[in-house]
Amino acid sequence: MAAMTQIDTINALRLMQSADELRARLSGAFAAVHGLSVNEYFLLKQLNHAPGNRLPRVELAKRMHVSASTITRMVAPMEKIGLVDRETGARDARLALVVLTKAGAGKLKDAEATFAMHAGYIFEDRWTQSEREQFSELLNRLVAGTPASLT
Amino acid sequence: MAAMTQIDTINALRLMQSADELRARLSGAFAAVHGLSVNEYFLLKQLNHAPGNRLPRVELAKRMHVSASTITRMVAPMEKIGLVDRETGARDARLALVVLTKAGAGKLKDAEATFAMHAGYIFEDRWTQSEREQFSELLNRLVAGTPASLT
DNA sequence: GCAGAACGCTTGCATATGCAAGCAATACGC
DNA sequence: GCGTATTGCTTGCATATGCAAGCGTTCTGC
Repeated sequence: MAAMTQIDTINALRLMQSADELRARLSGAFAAVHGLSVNEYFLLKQLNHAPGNRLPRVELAKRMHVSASTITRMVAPMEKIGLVDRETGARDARLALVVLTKAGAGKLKDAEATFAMHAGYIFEDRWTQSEREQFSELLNRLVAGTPASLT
Repeated sequence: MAAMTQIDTINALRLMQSADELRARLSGAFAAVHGLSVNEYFLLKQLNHAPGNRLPRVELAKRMHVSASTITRMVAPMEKIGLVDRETGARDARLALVVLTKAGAGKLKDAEATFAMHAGYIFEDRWTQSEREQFSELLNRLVAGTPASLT
């Protein structure tokens, strides 16, 4: 048990450090190439993954681990440049759905290519194909079932 | 090759989402129990891991993937409450070393327990011991050799 | 049905962070 | 050695984000 705690601690550390490094790389690339922040990319991706390409703000907040006010403020400029639209909930007038537009889907597609490229850089020459699959399976158990999961 | 890019993309996504979730959990726990932010915890941990328990600000910035000004502003209150000290570089007067104090080391030790606890929660009942070791080995190849690595 | 609780969204304020400019110290080219 | 470039740190300004309060809508207990 003590041994498991020890390795869990190391794994959690390495997990966070790897993610931090990847985020730092992506941050620069997205800003330069697409004028997007990493969080804006994830927001578009959540919408694209959702049924009907739309989600209430509160649901976006939960999935992205940010506050509702952050969503309000992130969405405003994205709406202004046409990446998303606003739509009032049909059954519940409290809901202000964020809807992915054609333009937003196009921007997302471009950004996916950048993401894939940098993901490739990170893992390149470090793992075999079989190890990549092991890693995928292990991580899947951490994120599967959560509403935030994009895969 | 296309298949490898595909799985790399999925792995990068899951990596970032797992880390985000862990960070969100830790953020609340550290704030409530120790009055620390996650980044302050990592700063203390970097100092503790460094030879002589001290590092120049610029080195902390690189390892933590933040700007130098962020380090300046993070360190100020930590110095005020005695977690760290300031020391001018002996051979290079430009350097303003951040030094871990006894109090800082004590606080870090408390925080490590909280970290370990939540790391345990995250992985609990999801992976076998052997899978934990595989995961550790795979992640190690991502972070090993980087100055930021704490393990 | 109605009153109060709960929910979804927005906004004011406080904090956190990056970038660029500025300052002091060191390194480099000659 | 000297002048210039580089480096390390700090600070002003702009942006990003969380929390709490406020407002409108829906749900719940009765």
